[in-house]
Amino acid sequence: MASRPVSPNRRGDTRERILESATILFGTRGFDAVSLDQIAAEVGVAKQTLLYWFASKDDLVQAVLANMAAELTVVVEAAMRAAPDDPLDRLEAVVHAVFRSAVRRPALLGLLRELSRLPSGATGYMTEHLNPLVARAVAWMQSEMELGRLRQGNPAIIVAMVYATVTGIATEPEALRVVGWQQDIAGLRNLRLEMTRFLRAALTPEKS
Amino acid sequence: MASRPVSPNRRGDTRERILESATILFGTRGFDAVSLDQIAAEVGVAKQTLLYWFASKDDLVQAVLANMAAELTVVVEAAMRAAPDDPLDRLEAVVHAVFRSAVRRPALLGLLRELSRLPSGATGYMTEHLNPLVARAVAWMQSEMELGRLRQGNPAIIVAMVYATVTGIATEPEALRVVGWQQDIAGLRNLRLEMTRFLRAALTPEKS
DNA sequence: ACGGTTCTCTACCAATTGGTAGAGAAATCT
DNA sequence: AGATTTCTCTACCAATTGGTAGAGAACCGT
Repeated sequence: MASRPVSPNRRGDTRERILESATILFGTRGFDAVSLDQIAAEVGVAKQTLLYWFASKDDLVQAVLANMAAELTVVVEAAMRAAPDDPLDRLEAVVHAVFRSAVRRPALLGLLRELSRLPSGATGYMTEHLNPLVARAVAWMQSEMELGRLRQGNPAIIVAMVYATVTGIATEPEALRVVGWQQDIAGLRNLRLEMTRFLRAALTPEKS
Repeated sequence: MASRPVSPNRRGDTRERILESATILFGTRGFDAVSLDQIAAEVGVAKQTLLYWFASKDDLVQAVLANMAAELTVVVEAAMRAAPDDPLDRLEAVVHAVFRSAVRRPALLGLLRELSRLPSGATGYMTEHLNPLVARAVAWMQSEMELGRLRQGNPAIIVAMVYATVTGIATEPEALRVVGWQQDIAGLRNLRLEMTRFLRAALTPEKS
């Protein structure tokens, strides 16, 4: 259609639009399934423009991942800071924040799951990026367990389990539709409440 | 290397070997990321042999999915039948069985997650295949909730949540490695125990 | 021994893949 | 105004994609 932009784009605008489209496409369909041509078409730009901003597809993938890691870190840390002291309330606040982000941009958590399909080199880079966040989460959970404010258990595995639950629910609307869930505002609210109760029950300390 | 089999394959053998390799490759890397050539090379056969047994790549994908659905159904139903009456014990037995299957063939649950990347036509076929299993799980959970033997909640969403937790943990060793988990026999056992405790805590009825 | 079926092969095809070469606008600097 | 940098384009490339055509082994019942 409008193969030629009426007015030239401002500085940096194109790069961000490419990143945004690539994030969505990669996150929903997977890295290998999305071609540069598709991304270029989506952005409304020639393929070479992509390759001007990112030296190769791998470069683009890396940039998208770094972007996602940064965004996720900001969301989690902001929610963590603003949350109340009680660990269950705090966890709920963080899950709520992540969940809201995921609803707004489903591709975010989808990208995270794509990591396991990447050649190990790239994952190494990413884990390095996300490690601080993860390490802090594990340490926090461990200390709360020691205080008896969370159910006892292996904090690392439990962090992974919470992650798996939230990510799985947020990235697999198919699975939810199979059980008859409706993807509307009421359904989303219901889902969030149910997930919160599920995690609360899973992590509430056992009465001794 | 051994480009020509020493002795001709017996009837049906090739087809199964193709299915097996395709299951593993599709499940671990995704449908779009795996080419027919790769599968053929893995099986040790020419590409046309694949296309003799399966009319097209889509056909192969469908066959792999149907195979997986059948296998999963057998595992779940066998575990369900052999399990004790108490719902938490029963859930543990099913999760245990699925988990063991998933450890043996990580691609199984990976395939399930791949469904969300498929054009909606194929997913429709699959949900139809898996629907009986899912519907029974939801109905069972609902009746147990009404008996007060499971924590109250939306049974459909909770089934999805249990699924998300188990699938996420089983298909994302990366996530576990990030939190410092070791993938050995002791680690696996630990993981299974921790997951069981997590789900038990999440589903135990609240003392009223 | 023979004709047909089953099974796998080599050889090829058009379309798509990630990527290169290089030209031409627009904006910015001097 | 002229030069340079920034940005996007068209045109092309070798490699890989899913898929077709058709030949040739091995087995079958007769």
